[in-house]
Amino acid sequence: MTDIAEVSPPAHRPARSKRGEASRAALLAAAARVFAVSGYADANVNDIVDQAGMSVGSLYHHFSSKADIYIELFNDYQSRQQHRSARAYRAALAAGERDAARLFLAGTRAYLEGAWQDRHVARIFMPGGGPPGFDHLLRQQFRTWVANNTDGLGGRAEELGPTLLLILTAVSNEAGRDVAVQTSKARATAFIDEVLQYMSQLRPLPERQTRGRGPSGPVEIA
Amino acid sequence: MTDIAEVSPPAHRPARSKRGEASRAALLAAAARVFAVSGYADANVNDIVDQAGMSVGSLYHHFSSKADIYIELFNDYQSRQQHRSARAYRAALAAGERDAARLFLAGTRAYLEGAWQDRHVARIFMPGGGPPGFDHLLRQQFRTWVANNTDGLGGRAEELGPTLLLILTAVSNEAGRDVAVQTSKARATAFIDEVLQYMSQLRPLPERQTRGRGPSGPVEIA
DNA sequence: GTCTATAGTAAGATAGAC
DNA sequence: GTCTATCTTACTATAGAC
Repeated sequence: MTDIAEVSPPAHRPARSKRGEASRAALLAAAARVFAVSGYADANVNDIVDQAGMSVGSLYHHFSSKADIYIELFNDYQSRQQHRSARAYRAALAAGERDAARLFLAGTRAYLEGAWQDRHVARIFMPGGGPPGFDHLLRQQFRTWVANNTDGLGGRAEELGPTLLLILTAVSNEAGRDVAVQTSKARATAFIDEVLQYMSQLRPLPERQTRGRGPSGPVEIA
Repeated sequence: MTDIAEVSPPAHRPARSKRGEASRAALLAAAARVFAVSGYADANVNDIVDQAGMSVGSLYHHFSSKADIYIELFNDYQSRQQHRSARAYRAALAAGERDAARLFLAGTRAYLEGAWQDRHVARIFMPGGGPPGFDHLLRQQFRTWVANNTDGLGGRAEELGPTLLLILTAVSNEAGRDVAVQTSKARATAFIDEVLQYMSQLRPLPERQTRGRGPSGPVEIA
């Protein structure tokens, strides 16, 4: 079983021929379909190459392993999500929004709406659905996303404290998962609104408070 | 690849000999060690039987598949966790606590402290670490746990609303994961305290509120 | 009923011709 | 770049001793 750690890094995109590029794309598309119906573990490479109308050898010419294809699909998706969030964050900033908590929510909304738009591919990456070690990678990526989404240039995320960061990450991640399996855009939107309202209830704890209720007045996230 | 759906149900514990029981226990213990270091997918049955000082055939006499062993370990752990939570819930009730939110938190605290006590085995069940389909099972089990922990007899969980239930589930699950990898009991306890405080910030939304901030006054969870 | 030794099978990965 | 044939690994199943 190929492990995530053994999968080649982002790869500085070696020059590829037109035909090669087309084959590669066909394989990725076929893999996305197969992973979607079977899940990673039960998907087999023969199904993928059959659907792509190609051969195993060709697949292993373009990718180093089954896990590699999966990671490639994930990186594409994650990259789109990062861009969507960052764009929304900058748009809110340009519109005059300065409240850090609301900026965060703007980015999160874009993320969750993106999960709906890309729901067919997003469903593939649900936790437990990837190769060994993938969940850890997903977790790290998500942490990075939350950090970026906390401040356009990253850096103020630490002010949230690691525990709140963890919680926001967990909620965003789980919500993204659930968005992708909603049955209509209306439902997805309503769900997203609700989740964002809950997230807005979460405020950093005052320093060294070890007992008792949270603060009664609003405190900004960052 | 054996799928979760194909794994035998809880099994009404057929009578077993002393020797058989010992073998079974040795295999389970060995499996726990192997799963802990390799993860489910990378663990192989030969490592398990080697560590148990037994043979493959013996393993398949006691268990129907590699997945079956994993599920068995999980059921043991989950069962202990359920009992710990329920006990804490009842203890708080007996102590006169009537606030549903604080009863929930009492059960959750017991769950998280249990995750610390059983951390070596708990680490095995982190999402992504199980057989295909396991994550879905874990999710369902967790939902059941939250529901049970919301009311000793189950039933009032629905009042929280599905979205808050989802969020509390996600946070409990992720927190349990993180508790199990803390490096000292002090850190684990501090982390648990902090998580519970954040959870206590979450309150059900007023009906049909689709915009704006959450309620300013405290509203009980159930 | 329990265990050892061995064979079967499925699927990811590779070699080398074209 | 692509393909066919082959290899390897590891889960699973079974025959037969005790």
